[in-house]
Amino acid sequence: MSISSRFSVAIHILCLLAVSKDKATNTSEYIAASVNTNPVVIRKVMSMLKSAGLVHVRAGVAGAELAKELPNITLLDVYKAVNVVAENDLFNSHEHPNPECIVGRNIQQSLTKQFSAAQNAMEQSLAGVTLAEVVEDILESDKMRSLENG
Amino acid sequence: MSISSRFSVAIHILCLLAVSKDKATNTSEYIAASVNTNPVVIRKVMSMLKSAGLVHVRAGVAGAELAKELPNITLLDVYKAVNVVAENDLFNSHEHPNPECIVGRNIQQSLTKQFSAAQNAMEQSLAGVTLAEVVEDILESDKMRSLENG
DNA sequence: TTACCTGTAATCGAATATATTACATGTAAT
DNA sequence: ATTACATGTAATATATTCGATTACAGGTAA
Repeated sequence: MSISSRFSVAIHILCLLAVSKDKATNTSEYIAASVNTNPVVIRKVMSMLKSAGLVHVRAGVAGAELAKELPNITLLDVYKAVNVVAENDLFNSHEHPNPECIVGRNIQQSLTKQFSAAQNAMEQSLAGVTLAEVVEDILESDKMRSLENG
Repeated sequence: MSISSRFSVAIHILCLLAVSKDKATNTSEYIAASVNTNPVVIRKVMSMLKSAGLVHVRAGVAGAELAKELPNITLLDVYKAVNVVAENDLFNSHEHPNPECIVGRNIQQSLTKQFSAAQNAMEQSLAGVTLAEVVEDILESDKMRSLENG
């Protein structure tokens, strides 16, 4: 299976907070309408983003806002905030291979090493992208769209 | 969720074929005992490895053997053979964001780009490792184990 | 023909993801 | 203080997926 869409939802939320700057209108319901999901899903993700120090939200008061500047938030920050993949857990190894077999009793060590390296490569790719770039992409993409449609 | 253990099982199988060279003993039942799973799981994975040209197996005849030399099989080859992650499908994006919203109608394009880059980074990491290295790790690891236990 | 293997479809139970309901709690304005 | 409305969160429902398993068809060699 693939990595939970909670990650893409979180990115969406943060981009929306950056673009739609009127704090009070950014309620979970408003954001849910943009993402196309249930407001509770938004609140849950928002809660994780808050714990990670990426947004400011207060119980009872409408809206949320970014806690950092866009260039200072990487996709890796968001990924870790929403906890979609635990450490060394992108790849699932089969459990309890046979210790009577030379392969069985030694393979996990090697697999762990290689899987960890691969997961790290993926995460470092995310670390190289900031939300500023994603928002730029979005604005640029919309500009193109406008031109195409006259 | 994480990537199916079918991948680690496939690596286990191939290493076992390399180490246990008596072809006739490498039945699905024997391999299953080393991996600690059901023989049908082994046959299914073996079938995928066969389709990818990594092993030779024949219906009705006991055993299997490698179709290539260890240094010529990368972890990426195995990963693709067992089809654990489809192209551009490591990350799951939320579907149908609101086209009325500037973020909603443009974010998928950017997400696809970044997710694809991250997935590619992970896969290229796997491409840099061959089964020869994994088997070396296993043999080396077992040697250490022997020394420790006198 | 027998014994034993691989190939594969079908099914089961456990685990997980997302959506949703329900409600407790917090805040600000009147 | 009360009202209106927001967030916080537990609990549940439904759909999907994974690995294990059963059952059986088909192949091969002695």
